[in-house]
Amino acid sequence: MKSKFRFVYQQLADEIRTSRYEPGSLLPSEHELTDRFQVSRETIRKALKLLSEHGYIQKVQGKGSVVLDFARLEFPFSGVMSFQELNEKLALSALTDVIRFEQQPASSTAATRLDLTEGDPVWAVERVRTIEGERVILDQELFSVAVIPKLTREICEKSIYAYIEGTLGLTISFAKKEIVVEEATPTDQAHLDLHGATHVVVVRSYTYLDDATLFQYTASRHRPDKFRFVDFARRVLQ
Amino acid sequence: MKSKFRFVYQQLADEIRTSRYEPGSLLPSEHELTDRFQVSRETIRKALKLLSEHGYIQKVQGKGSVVLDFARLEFPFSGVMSFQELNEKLALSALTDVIRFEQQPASSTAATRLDLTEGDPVWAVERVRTIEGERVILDQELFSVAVIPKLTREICEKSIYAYIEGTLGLTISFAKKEIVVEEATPTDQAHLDLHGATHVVVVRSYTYLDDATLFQYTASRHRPDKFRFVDFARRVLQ
DNA sequence: AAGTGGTCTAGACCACCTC
DNA sequence: AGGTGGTCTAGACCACTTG
Repeated sequence: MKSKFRFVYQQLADEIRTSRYEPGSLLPSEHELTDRFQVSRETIRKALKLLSEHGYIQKVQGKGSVVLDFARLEFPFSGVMSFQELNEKLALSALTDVIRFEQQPASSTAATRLDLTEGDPVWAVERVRTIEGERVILDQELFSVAVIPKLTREICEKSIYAYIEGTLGLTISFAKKEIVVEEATPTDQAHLDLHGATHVVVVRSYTYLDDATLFQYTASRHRPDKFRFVDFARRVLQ
Repeated sequence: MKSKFRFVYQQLADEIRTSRYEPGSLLPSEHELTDRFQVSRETIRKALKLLSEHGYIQKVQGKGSVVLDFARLEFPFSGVMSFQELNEKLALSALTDVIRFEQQPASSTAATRLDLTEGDPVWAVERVRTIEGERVILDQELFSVAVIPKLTREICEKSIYAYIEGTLGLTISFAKKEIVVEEATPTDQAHLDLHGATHVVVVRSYTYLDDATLFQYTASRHRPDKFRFVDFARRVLQ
């Protein structure tokens, strides 16, 4: 564990997940936690801030930190989760089929999406995800060659994220996503088991690295009945 | 403005929005901002944390705070936004039609959803949202009478959120949401202009107050082509 | 009045990036 | 080496809730 506040966060998160604190009850006060973990109050507060951002608790001034019902939604916080990670989490039997893999100069739309100049080299990848025997997701992805100089079909068959974070030592940091429903294209119909569905759910995402570099654009096309998105949203006051 | 760090946040956010800082460039260092705003470094850091959580900047250790491309997605952060707020933002001509309004004892499913005991009184409200002449959203809502003792049809026609936050003086704090696609029900078909759409996008949300009280459950049923959801997601490391 | 969280400070040391 | 952000501390005062 790197930092003290992350340790405290982990500890308390585990205790909440394993129901050592009842939903609706209060966590020990910041002062008590200071005693228990032998760290300063600001450090405890950083841990509690994380817990609250991830939907474990809600802080109420003058009262304390209320433990939330963690089970109400399965994944109480949304994140930048790769297909692989999602699979491990759900323990599903999944397969990835690479149906397109090439390097090419960026078209004008591709350049816009990756914040590049037209003609800059990009990787164009299309992958079909088969879950429990059915082809349900079509991922159409663009990667900047400037960020990922080398890429192989084999890497695409496993996990590009694992390659980027493991082998290349880069850190994926955040993503901006948009979710809409669109008519199924002939490509969708060719590569997905749509079972008569006329539309697909499209998740477009722009993924950024640690150093704020935009390196990936993805359109993830889901069969509607196999799509589910969970979000934990704090109110934003302007 | 209440606090110093919120003031600094507002100031910098405004300057980023009005392009006083180029996307990709660096914000002044924390030390320089300390000088400029005459506050401590921790206060500056709280403001920068907010900016980063809202998608304005990305902090890079050893380098600085990189200004992000704010325009890439229209609403770079998701929040708990009411229908009214969304309308004002989009300046759409919208109408609300209350098709159901009653107080009743909670059924067992209603009780589960609002974390109440079966038989506890709840408000059951159904509202149809008409945007630009078309009925595109059906909201099915449950409110706890314990939290909202008085409610009228008139309030439902305007904005329940405005009533709760304005008249009742309560503060809406956060929501847990789930998005799925479901077959259109006869109710959907009766009240929405589906134009042949066979499915609807369903956003289920549990809304909480400031004091961690769960007070609202909503199933918001959207005509697919009029649905759009934008999310800004930081990577969650476990 | 006592306890809780919310804000703010000044100073320290560390890890990382760039020159 | 110097600048940047990341972490941590001890102490202070304020605002809110509860008895």
